[in-house]
Amino acid sequence: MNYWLMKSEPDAFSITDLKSRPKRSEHWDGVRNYQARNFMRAMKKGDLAFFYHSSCETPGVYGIIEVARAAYPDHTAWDPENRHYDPKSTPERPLWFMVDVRFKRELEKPVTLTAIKMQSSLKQMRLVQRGSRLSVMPVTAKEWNTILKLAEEKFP
DNA sequence: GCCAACGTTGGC
DNA sequence: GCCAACGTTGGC
Repeated sequence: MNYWLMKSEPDAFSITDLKSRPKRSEHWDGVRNYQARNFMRAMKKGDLAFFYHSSCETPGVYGIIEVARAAYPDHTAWDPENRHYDPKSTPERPLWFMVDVRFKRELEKPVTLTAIKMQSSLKQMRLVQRGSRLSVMPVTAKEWNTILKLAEEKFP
């Protein structure tokens, strides 16, 4: 089992949005970065991921989601009306992929980016590496546990 | 809104 | 293959 972190702008799609979906699941479309795509293709059903809210007032980890379906072609790339349309991708030769994710739980207390940066044992986290902008990235088991522990602490 | 950092594009 | 120009991400 592997751990991941997936970013989304909560104005567009938040953990609460996912929670309120009919089956509490949704496809994670729109990834148009090769490295992020490759990470998604490495995901296995049952893997867990942090749901990270980006480009918002308080960026951070807000919840936990599960990979419900392994990577398959992202059909939004074929739709000229879609914001993430990419004519290089076709049904015959899909270039972009997505996974399905399912809501697991919200963190009672989100682990903010600030808190992550303050934690010296998380210095190596990809999320806080200089210039790291990937929307999908792996998380080590140690990092995963550290963040979960931070979420349970009463005071930051 | 600003800007650093990075990825992509396209001319040569 | 090089690299300048441009676009995007995302924190602040």
